[in-house]
Parts: sequence; structure tokens; C-alpha cells
Amino acid sequence: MNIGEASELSGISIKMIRKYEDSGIIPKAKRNSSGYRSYSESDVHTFKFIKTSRSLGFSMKDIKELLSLWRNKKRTSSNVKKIAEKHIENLESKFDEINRMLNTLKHLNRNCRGDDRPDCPILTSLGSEDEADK
Amino acid sequence: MNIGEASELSGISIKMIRKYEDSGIIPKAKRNSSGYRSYSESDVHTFKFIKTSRSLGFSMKDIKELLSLWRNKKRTSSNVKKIAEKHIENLESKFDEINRMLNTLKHLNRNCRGDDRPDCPILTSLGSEDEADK
DNA sequence: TCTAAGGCTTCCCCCAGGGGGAGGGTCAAT
DNA sequence: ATTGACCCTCCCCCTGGGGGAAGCCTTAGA
Repeated sequence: MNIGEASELSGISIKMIRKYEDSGIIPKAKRNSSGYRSYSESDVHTFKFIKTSRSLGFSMKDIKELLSLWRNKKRTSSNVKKIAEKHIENLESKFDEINRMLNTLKHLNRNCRGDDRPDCPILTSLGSEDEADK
Repeated sequence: MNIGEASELSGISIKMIRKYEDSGIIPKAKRNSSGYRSYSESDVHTFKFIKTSRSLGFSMKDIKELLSLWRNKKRTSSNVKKIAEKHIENLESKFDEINRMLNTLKHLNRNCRGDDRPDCPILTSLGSEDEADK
């Protein structure tokens, strides 16, 4: 099948399929006589793997490794688990960071009247020289 | 003072001070006789405002608006609050997204033995055609 | 007074993970 | 044979940072 159909079936955009190929995440696609990329069901399956991995937040670098482990029947599950655990740690850092931001923002927001007057604890805090407020 | 000192005092890198100027977030800096950018205490205060805003996750676009409201004594707190509330919504979406990823990943990770054998629920799930697993 | 170090300038390149669009070749149905 | 839908490559854009080169300016030390 051509790239358009593979894109439809996998949910990965045409642009990104080509970009993944350029960046070496997936091998160079076969070409037909007119230079069109040609894909199999198995390629579509690979694209779906990538899509699911992206939806779990894995980086393209991680996905490249996960794909190679997926294809390697002699892999060890400990290698897979290491990648997942590192990723979980990264996500937890982001989670904590967003949580910290939300706590501060919600507190400031509750104390902002949101009326016609200029007084606003949000701006006061952002402009404060006092690190304790931040 | 020169850009190096302003950078030290504010915690914003020299690179980013110049980039903020290029992108119009902050006005063009005055130049001394040899073309060096020249800053005041008040400029440093502005850079600190930007730094604090970034630490709360505001986009540069939002910060541009927040800065203009900060400088405008005739502002209304409702305008400030709107920006903050929109940002809180965005952060909550990210929060939910990361939470969803973490729940899935932690579940898969718990069920992965992480030993020498190739069987791994993480890869099985990533490669599954079944959307319900994702 | 000359020189060297370090600060400052502009300009260009890089990262991830997407996206838009131009300009031109190909294929299939009418 | 034309037309419209695909496909190709190549370039540009976004965010919010960063690196580094080439060249000017300033200041301190010998």
C-alpha cells in the first residue's frame, strides 16, 4: 500500500511517517517503480506501535529502542523494564512540577477578585522580589 | 549595567535576554556608546518577573500580556485572572494526561518480571492491535 | 604603551515533535 | 487527453531553550 493508506490505517500522519524514516526510527521504506513508498500490514503494525508508545509519552529515542526490543525475540524483559522505569521517573518529575505550579496558581487565583480594580495578588507575586512567595 | 550583570542578578541567561528582546517580549534595550546593551535595576526586576512567570509555566505569549498588565496601573484584575485561569486549565489537561500515562505505565511495569526472559507485558501492550489495552 | 583576557556584538546551527506549503511527477477515471 | 487525487523532495514555521564563531570594546597587567 501507499503512504496515504498506511497513514489512515495507523493514525500516524504522512508527514511523520516520512520524518520517522529520515530520523532512522524506522528503516527506509521500499519504493515502487515510480518512487512511491510501499508499505505492508506489518509496517502499519509498527506505526501503531509507535502511536501507542507516543500516547504513553515515550520519546522517539526510547521508541527506537523499544521497537528494536520488540523485534528481537532474544530480548530480556529487564531491558524493556529499564526503559519504562526511567520514563516513569521522568513523568513523575513532570507531574510534581505541574502539581507545584497548580498549587501556587490556584492559591493566587482564589485570592484574585477578578473585578474592575487593578489590585491583583497574581501580579504582586510575579513581581515580588521575595523568593518565598514564588 | 551590562547584560552580563543583569543576567547574573536576574537569573535569566544572556542568550535568553537577547532572545526576549528579539521576539518583542521586552522592549529594545538602550545601548551605550560602544553598542553594548545597558540595563537598570528596573529592567532586572522585569527579568525576575519573567523568570517567576516561567517557573509557573506561563508561555512567553502569556508573559508578554502579564508584563503589559503589570506595567499598566489602569489594568483590571479580571484581565489578569482570565490569563491565569486559562493557564490553569491547560496545566490541568497536562496533569490529567500525565496521570493517565503513569497509571497505564505503572500497571504494565508491575506486571513485567524484568528478568532474562523475553516475555513482557509492556511490549505486548504497545504492539497490541486491541485499542482497549491502550 | 602594548598586549592579552574577557565581555559584548551579530549571525548561524542545534534539540524534540510536530505542522504548512511550493513545485513537480504519477496514476486512474472520465 | 484531461483532471484531480496522490506522491515526491525541499524548505520554512512553532516553543524555549542552548552552542559556538568571528569580530569589536574595555580593562588590567607587564
